Amino acid sequence: MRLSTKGQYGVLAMYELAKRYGEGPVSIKEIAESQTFSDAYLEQLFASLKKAGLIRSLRGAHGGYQLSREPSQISIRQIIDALEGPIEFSACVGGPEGYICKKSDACVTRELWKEIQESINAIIDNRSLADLVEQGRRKQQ
Amino acid sequence: MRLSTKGQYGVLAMYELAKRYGEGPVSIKEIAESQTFSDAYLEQLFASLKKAGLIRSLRGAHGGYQLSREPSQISIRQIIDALEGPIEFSACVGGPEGYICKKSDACVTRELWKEIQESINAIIDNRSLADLVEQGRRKQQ
DNA sequence: TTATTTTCTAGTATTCCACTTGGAATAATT
DNA sequence: AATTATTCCAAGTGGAATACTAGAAAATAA
Repeated sequence: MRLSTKGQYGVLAMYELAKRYGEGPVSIKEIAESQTFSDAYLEQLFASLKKAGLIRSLRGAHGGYQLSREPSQISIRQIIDALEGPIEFSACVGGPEGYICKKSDACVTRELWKEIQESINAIIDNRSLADLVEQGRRKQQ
Repeated sequence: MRLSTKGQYGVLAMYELAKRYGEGPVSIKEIAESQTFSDAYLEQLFASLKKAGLIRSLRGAHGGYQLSREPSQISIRQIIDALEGPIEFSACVGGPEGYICKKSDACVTRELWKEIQESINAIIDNRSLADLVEQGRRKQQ
């Protein structure tokens, strides 16, 4: 029960892009180095992020990636959804009614899982890359 | 990013035991039938739950399982922890410092994941099997 | 033209999930 | 004593997902 590396790496990579927002394109290599993970793997994550419209790319020498809008306009939710698909704490909540709990009396756990999912969403909906950048600055001082 | 069937089935199975609390041992077969999932698989879940001290067993004919204490004294958290190990939204939070985010400036995502995890725990710590049973009764009426 | 970058496609080793199988031990019933 | 119902135990398994790697093609700047 945990976020995969896609989500974890992805948010960190986007944070690095946010820190450099407005400074032109940044190469995958630079991002991968600043967080020490594989650039070939990161490339795949960026493909998903681009498809979701969160980043833009420039090919060729001096090319790279950059956020497609201001850090404050990109939420953690959007990043995770792009990389992992929407978080579903239980198949019950996202899937069809009665998917797992067939004979149970109108599934007593369904609402519980739903409540958890909503509490997660409430947090990641209201947290933007700008918040992370600001937090990073505070930490460095 | 979701609870495995272990957690989902496990909570449902414990709910069935809670409904029958005080009525003597209940067999795996009966529980599995009331929720329509494999009894051989459920057996494994019960082994973990027993090891965690949440249920007691009686072998032989007319044997079975029962909760080892009142439904109100068993939280959803305890059940999930027994079956899946403690929930960790990210390896960052449970694992050693800097596990993933090595070069990052004191990892800005760490606190975010921690916050999410704590909000999940807050919910499942404060929900007991008794709550589920009561909720089930309300639904049936 | 060369170096640097994204882009695309495919492959792969490992781990995890959701079970299944088969049998031994234990206890109640007949 | 035999039968039946149950837990207990250990191992195996097929498929999917994870976390990558490899290699080559296309685009662009210098």
